Amino acid sequence: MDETPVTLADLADGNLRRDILSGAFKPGEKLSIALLTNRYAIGASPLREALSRLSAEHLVVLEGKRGFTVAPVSVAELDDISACRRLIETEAVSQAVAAGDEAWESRMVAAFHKLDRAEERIQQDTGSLDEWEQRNREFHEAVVSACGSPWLIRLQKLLYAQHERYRRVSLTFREPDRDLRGEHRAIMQACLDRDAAAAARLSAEHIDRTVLAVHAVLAAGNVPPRRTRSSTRTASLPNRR
Amino acid sequence: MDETPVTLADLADGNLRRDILSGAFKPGEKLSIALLTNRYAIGASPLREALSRLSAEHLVVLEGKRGFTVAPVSVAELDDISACRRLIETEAVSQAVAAGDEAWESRMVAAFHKLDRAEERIQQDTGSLDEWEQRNREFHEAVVSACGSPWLIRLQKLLYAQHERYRRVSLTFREPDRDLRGEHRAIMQACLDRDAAAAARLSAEHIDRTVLAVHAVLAAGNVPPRRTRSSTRTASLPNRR
DNA sequence: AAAAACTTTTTTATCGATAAAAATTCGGGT
DNA sequence: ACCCGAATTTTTATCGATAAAAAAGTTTTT
Repeated sequence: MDETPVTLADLADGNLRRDILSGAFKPGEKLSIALLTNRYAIGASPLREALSRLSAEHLVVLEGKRGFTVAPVSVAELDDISACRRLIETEAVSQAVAAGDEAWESRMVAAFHKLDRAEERIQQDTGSLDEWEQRNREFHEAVVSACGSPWLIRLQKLLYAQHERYRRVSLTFREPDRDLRGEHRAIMQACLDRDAAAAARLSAEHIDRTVLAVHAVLAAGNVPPRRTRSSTRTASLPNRR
Repeated sequence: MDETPVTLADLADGNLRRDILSGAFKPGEKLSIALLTNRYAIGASPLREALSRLSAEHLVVLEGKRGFTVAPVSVAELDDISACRRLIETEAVSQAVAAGDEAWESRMVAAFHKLDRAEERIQQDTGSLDEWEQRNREFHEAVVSACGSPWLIRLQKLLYAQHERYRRVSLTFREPDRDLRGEHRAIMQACLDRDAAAAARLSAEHIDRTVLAVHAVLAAGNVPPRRTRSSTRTASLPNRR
């Protein structure tokens, strides 16, 4: 019934989003239209449109007559985003627990299962990180999906994306001493038990643990260069052609 | 020295934002590129870019190959937005009270004064509503400005804009039995007294009162006759196909 | 007269070209 | 050698044109 007309700008949006979140484009990096056009084989107009959307989501920044750049990262902003995500997501989880029906439960269980399998494969070094990231996102979206508030969901997605970027910028490896599977399972279980307080608390702790891990990596010297006026040397490798 | 290069897309953004928030463009109304180009005397490309940004903020919606429309309104979404704004703004106010310095206090006092004067003029029927709206926005932004969290501020702006649109769509007249000046003064006073709990509570109540008022208007029949701006189609009905 | 199929009109999405602005290079003067 | 400023290159922002899709209108068929 409902067609899905996909436009070139949508494609560009998807590509850019993926490459920014995955860290293929580094924070602060210049996003030159000319380069992007032959990287994606998409014209300048759709690209500009996609970049405009992303700039409203603060994944890229658009400066006056100076073009687009990937939004910079900083420890301070990591803390800021994390605090906001905690605020939004604990509220959303609580409401979801209160309002969720059976369909929600099964969505959650299904998403958890797929994520759990990906975790498994990662631990055996036979899985892709991209896949894990996608399923992790889907799990967290499933959990809050029953909160009944489109805006909470929208904000959750927004902040999750920002958070994911930080995670992937710094976490190319896995932390060995962390039981992610257990954390996810616990969140789901609290939801199934309809224990809103526990679900919210576990979610908050889950976020906090991630923040600590990323924090450690960021603080340990490997801080990407902060954007300053015109000092944006392309220290990264767009690696095209 | 930071220059401020203003681009045509920025101009279009500003114009569109103003006209959507003020209700000159009605919810659900089609935003045809051709019409907009000679309304603002701005080319199609900058317009498209501005509309893309606004669609990321959910002030306009972009459907597949069907063009842009002003985002629709509904009572359900009003409640949703209001709840989110309450969540964000109470948190931001609390943090601002905890972290605000003297400069913050004076920003707030100054903004309150300007708003209060506008209130005064409105009550005497010698003031413009646009001016009042701007100063109201500036006051609320001043209150949260010291919260120390750029993302909380960003979210506050986002939700405030949505809320403003609802207010202006339905509130062409003033509610006589409401002491807005007193409410604003009370919020500011609680902030100056460094009473975070009271400031948060008063802000929440402030939002809730607004919601009730808008709710009443929205529920009692549809959108009241706004200023004549080539009202093309039915504005408030969720029209499909 | 209603439905279906075709045609015309309108409008969107996109491209290619271009003017303007910023970054870069280059060259003389101190 | 170094700094300042003019000329050059690069890149951005924008326009005008165009192909394609949707909407509106028209005709034909039942």
